[in-house]
Amino acid sequence: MARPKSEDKRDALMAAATRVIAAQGLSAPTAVIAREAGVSNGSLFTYFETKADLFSRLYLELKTGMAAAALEGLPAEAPLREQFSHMWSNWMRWATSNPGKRRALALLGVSDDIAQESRAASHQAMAAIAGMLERARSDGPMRDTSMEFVAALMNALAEATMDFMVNDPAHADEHCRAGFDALCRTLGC
Amino acid sequence: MARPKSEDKRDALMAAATRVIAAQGLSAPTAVIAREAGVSNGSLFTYFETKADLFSRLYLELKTGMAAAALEGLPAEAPLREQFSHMWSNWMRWATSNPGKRRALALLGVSDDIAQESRAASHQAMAAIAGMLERARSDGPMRDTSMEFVAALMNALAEATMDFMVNDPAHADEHCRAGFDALCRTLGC
Amino acid sequence: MARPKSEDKRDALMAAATRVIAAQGLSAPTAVIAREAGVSNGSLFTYFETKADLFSRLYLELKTGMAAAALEGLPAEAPLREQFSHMWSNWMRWATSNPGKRRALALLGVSDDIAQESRAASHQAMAAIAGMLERARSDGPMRDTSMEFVAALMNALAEATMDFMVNDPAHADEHCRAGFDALCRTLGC
Amino acid sequence: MARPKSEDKRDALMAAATRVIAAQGLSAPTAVIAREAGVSNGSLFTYFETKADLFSRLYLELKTGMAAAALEGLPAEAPLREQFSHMWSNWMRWATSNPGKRRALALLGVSDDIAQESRAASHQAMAAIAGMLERARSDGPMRDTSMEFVAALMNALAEATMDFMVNDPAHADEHCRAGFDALCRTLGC
DNA sequence: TATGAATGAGCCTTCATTCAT
DNA sequence: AATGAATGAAGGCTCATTCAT
Repeated sequence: MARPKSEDKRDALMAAATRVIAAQGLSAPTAVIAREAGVSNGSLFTYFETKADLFSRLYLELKTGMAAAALEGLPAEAPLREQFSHMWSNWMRWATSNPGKRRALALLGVSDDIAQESRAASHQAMAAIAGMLERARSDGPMRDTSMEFVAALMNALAEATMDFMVNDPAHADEHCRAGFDALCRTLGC
Repeated sequence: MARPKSEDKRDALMAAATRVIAAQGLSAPTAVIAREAGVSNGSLFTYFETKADLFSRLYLELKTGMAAAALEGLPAEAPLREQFSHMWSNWMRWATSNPGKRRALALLGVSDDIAQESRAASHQAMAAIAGMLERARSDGPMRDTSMEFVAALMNALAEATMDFMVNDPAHADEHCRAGFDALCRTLGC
Repeated sequence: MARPKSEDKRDALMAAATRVIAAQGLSAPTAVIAREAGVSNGSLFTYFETKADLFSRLYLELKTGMAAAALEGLPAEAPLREQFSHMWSNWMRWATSNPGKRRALALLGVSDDIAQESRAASHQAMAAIAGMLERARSDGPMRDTSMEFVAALMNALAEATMDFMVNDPAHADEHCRAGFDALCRTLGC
Repeated sequence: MARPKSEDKRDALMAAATRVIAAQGLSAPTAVIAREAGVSNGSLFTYFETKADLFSRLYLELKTGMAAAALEGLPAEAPLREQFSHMWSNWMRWATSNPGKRRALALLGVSDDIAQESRAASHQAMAAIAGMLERARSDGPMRDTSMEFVAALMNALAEATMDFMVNDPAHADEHCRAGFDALCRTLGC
């Protein structure tokens, strides 16, 4: 029944793509990604139809992984602010522990050839976080502002905070806290 | 001692690059930029040594222009909060009036081949704004946080706000105000 | 001593190759031919050593089939001209009923990778027709011209006639007759 | 005013393509054609937009050249049969003197990517020959058959004759005459 | 200085064939 | 024998940059 498509190889390609994109940007040759994954260049195309397909799926996987990391061990019974704090810590830890994934994700996010499908699915991956945010928003100074906009503001603050944590690791904790405080002031929580 | 190269053509190339980058991304061929500028492809390289050089200088020019727009007509004697509000309005107006410049600037900002020099100079262009911010920061809840970080947070909020103003022009004013309010809450002004 | 490989699959591959070549030309991928035959791409190579081998054998089979169709029900006792007429009708009917086979055969005929062996054998398949032709030639105005050349002329007229019958089916019968008359005038029969 | 596009190079590419196609078929790499023309592979694409474009133009040029050769020095005042004989001789001489062009033309003729435009123009190139043929047809046994079909028959006979002249040069003259006689019998001239 | 042709490295993708299962 | 994943050599075309005019 022939060799089945190897989940390992697929994962290796995804991981290689993450590393290579982080290092070389979106113009990274598929051949380099394949080599980095220990696979022939032709094989890349048995796992992904096109380079854009690989990128779309990678985008979704990275985003999903990020969201999952942020939600890990969330204290569901605790007060909202504490939940937020926990999520924020997780999120920032993921970013600092996975700078390559973060950089790749940022580049992929502005790429033209991420399938609309993947973008949509990535929003779903963030749904739980959005839920928490919604509870905070509806009760504070942004109650008249659309959820999407509030989510975008949170994202923006998070990204800026990550940048500083990564680039100035000595003060990572301070930046993490300062970013969170800014978020709370923004939301009024 | 007139300079030998035509200032006009240089400007045309810059403007063309802005438009083409906004439309096609950073991988836009130099030949297309040249054609859009009404100039031969070869000539592009008498005005800019390399594609990266063109991009670096364009980045700086766009950033400088943006900063200038934000500061235009600033009421130097008014209270800080009013100055901030004025600056924010200018800034957002620039973004909505020049979506192409904004998009090009965003793409250039994440490009690998912007010269360090240009990045540094672009910070200088923002110095006046940073000054205003500094006055607000040193007096509020972020007084123990580094200026750079605070600036990054402001930038992040501004970018997110611009996105929503551009993509949802019907509610541009609301988004503009909501973004500003968020910033003030963040800064405590 | 049954042969291990399935005759059915071999035939399916031949038939699929005919269809695919007719539709896509000689550069049709072996994978497409295999899929069209309902067989895995790897299996194609257990039935045919190489793509060229498949094409060579297909060429011979198509040519043989064409010759057999032309000779079907030949009235062996009738006068030569009548036999010719019968053969010509058969031949033209085969062509119009099997346009795919004809197109594939034409493409294969000009291909570089038909084995010399297959070309030779295909002449044998045409031997009976050549025999009829020889009887006509040796008695008419082309008696001093080589058989091969006369055969080539007949073929040329036949192909041209088929083209018109296929492309202008409304006048197929007229074209068929006109082609035959031209042949007779050429041969003097 | 920059180096102008060189007519020489264009011609060299056409000639190289003719040779390479004759030798390797339509799948000849553009890189080989360029090298054979003494030009970089990139340059090929400044003279021809795509490989198909090169092929289309080459097809037309070869066909036009062939027609011109056939009509060279035609005795306009002589009787029709003599004109035909002259044209036939010219045509056959062109074929035997330019076997590469002939082979390339034959391959291009069955290619999928000859522009419809080129095919149409090639018919125009043959118009004068078609005119002669028309005069013969309307007066003989094929008067009730369409011009297109008669032209196709003539072509078919000519191609078959050329094949034999090229492959059996020792008897080229005999084949040439026999082919012409066959044509005359077909047309009744 | 302006032009645009010339160059050739580089990239994505395809495909015949092989081989592990 | 059957399957289909694995391989890697090609190939058409693009593009930043150079250079002849």
